[in-house]
Amino acid sequence: MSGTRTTKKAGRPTIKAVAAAAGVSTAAVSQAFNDKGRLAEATRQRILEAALDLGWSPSASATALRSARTRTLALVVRRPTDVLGADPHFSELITGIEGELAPRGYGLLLHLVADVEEESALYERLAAEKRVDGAVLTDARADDPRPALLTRLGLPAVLLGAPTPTADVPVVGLGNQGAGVHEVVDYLRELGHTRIAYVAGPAELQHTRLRLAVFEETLAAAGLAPAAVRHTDFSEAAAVAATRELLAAPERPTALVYANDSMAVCGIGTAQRAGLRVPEDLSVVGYDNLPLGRWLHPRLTTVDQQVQRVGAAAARTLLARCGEDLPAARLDERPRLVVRESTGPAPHN
Amino acid sequence: MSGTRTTKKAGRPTIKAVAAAAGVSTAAVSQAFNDKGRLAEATRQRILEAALDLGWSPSASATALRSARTRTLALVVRRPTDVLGADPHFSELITGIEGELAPRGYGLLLHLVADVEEESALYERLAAEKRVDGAVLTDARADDPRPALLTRLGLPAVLLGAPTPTADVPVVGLGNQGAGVHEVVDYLRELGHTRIAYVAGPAELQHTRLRLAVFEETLAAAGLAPAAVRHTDFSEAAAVAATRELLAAPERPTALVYANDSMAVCGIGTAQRAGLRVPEDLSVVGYDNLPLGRWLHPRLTTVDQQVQRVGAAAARTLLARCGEDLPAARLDERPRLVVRESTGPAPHN
DNA sequence: CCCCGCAGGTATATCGATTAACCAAGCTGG
DNA sequence: CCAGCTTGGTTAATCGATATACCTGCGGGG
Repeated sequence: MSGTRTTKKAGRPTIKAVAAAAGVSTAAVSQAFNDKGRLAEATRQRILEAALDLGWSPSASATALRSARTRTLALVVRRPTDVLGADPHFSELITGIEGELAPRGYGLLLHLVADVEEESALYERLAAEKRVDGAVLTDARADDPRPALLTRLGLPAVLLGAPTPTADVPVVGLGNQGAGVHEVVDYLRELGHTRIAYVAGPAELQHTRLRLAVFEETLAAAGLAPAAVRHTDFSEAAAVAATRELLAAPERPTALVYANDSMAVCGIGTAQRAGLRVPEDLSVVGYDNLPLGRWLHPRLTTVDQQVQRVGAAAARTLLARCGEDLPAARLDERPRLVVRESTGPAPHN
Repeated sequence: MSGTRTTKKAGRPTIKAVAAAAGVSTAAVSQAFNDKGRLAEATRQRILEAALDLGWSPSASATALRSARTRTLALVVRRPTDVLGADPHFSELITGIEGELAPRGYGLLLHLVADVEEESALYERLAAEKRVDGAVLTDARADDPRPALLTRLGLPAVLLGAPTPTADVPVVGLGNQGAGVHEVVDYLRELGHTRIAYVAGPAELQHTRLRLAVFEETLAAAGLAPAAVRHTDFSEAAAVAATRELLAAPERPTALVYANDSMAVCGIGTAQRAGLRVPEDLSVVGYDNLPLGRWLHPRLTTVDQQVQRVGAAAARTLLARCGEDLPAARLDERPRLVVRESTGPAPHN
């Protein structure tokens, strides 16, 4: 019974296997991997080699248990019935985030939820189970309950949106979205447009309010008023309905500004279907600069807000809050207007 | 020093806190949560209540360490330079997967990689660190190295693609993609088209070959040959270039079939830009049924392969392989043709 | 010559949950 | 009247990695 117990377990190697292979204790292996303690250089090398050819890396769960850090961040995406607004935006965002996480060995835990209640319940669970070190909050709302919730849960977070007084959590990027809208309005004015309408997102979203305010202010500064404003839920149906209404008005707008590219595409289709030429009879502007916009006919004029960069900045900020030390990201780029073919001089009445 | 040590730790409650609150041992708490052991009903209730108002859930890392199961699956997305093909497809897929994971308390770890080497290295790391219980492999390739790799790593996996002889891992869905292409060709034939061209994806992708084969066979069965076939990397640029070439041919095709909707949209734009009317002069068919296709002008005729359902089926299969017991998903739906406005009778020469 | 200090490690408790083994009453049947 | 079963729990070992405290030679200064 006390014989040689070389019984190989089925699973992957553990720190013990590496220690045995290198002829040291498990503590030494740990020290070799974390550059702590005092090990002779030769020993360290021997250990690293042993680990390498056993294909060993420290178990994530064991390390997480011991250190109370999971090296995982959460991204929760609210996915409404209709995906029109959210999708491409999130792909870009995720790309930006992942670009910062991957090189540091962090993972991104992605969840989809239907509504805010579900989202809150999810954060409660993630915090209780200690499944993640932090979370990226998207789509800042007016009176957003999430920062307070996450603070109460003790879960580090960043919020994508414009800075507000009640900064429970750091806010990243999207700060000067107004700038994009401002440029759009100025550009349309230069083209001679005076009847400009805005197809906005849901009123409860922070950026909706922000951009709308800038839209109205910029027009006001030019002595104009919006031809009309329609709120939507970012759905295709709402975009089409809003467009139809706007085009049916007695004093038809000559330019339509949309809160995102997807809706703008719907808008162009709707206008064309109604027999209008874009941009000869109607100018259309989107927001987001989706790749697709470049290949439509006409190509979509839009605002590039570089979501990917915002995602990267958010990730860095969050990582910093999670104890990683890295140079803080400055996000100085402003959204910029991308003029293409869907906009042109205002038609002569 | 031996006084009352009621020192509350800063962090979230542990199983000890719950045990203390309920006046039992930690073992009892565990049993109450897992319906094991033999506890009096009253005790069980008392424990659950205590846990509830302390807001306690078992720590994911501790449970993972003990049980060697993380309740997390990996999805690795290869994101080439240009996102045209991949994006919306993956959003749908993720939605389908998440729909199965969420109710079972599983999480989805999302990673983006640049190429196959990076992808393989990532699987090695995920396996070594025991960070996930399994992985969903997308974009089956000819001679795909990943199934063998994952098998070697002992990581359960499912592959999205068509069944092949070397089934190292189970294969889910997308099996009868050919069916969609078959319908497309038949439909175009009925409209009188005889010069039909195909804009395919990268040749190394399994579904590219599969669909292309069906395309050619179906045409052959009707006594026809493809007007032309172009391979692309799913990028916008390649789609546009391929379209231009095809339209410049001496015997111009009257119908263009694309391997995905994004390319089809580029195709329509390119054709219109070349002065062709869609569908009067040229019929265009996509593949995927993206939401956007419905709102273009003209609305895109396409093939709906219900990626979301495939994602759900993949998740169920993978969960089953990870030890969850759930009824196996039957995936009986075939891709179906969605006829809209981008296709019409062949023009008279 | 003896003790100090340091280089180079090792032994062990710990993170939080689970579980196999065990134990104390209470009851029953022979 | 007590062996033996059942009920309702508890104790302690364990998962894998890490950190603290500790140990063991060996060289050198006093």
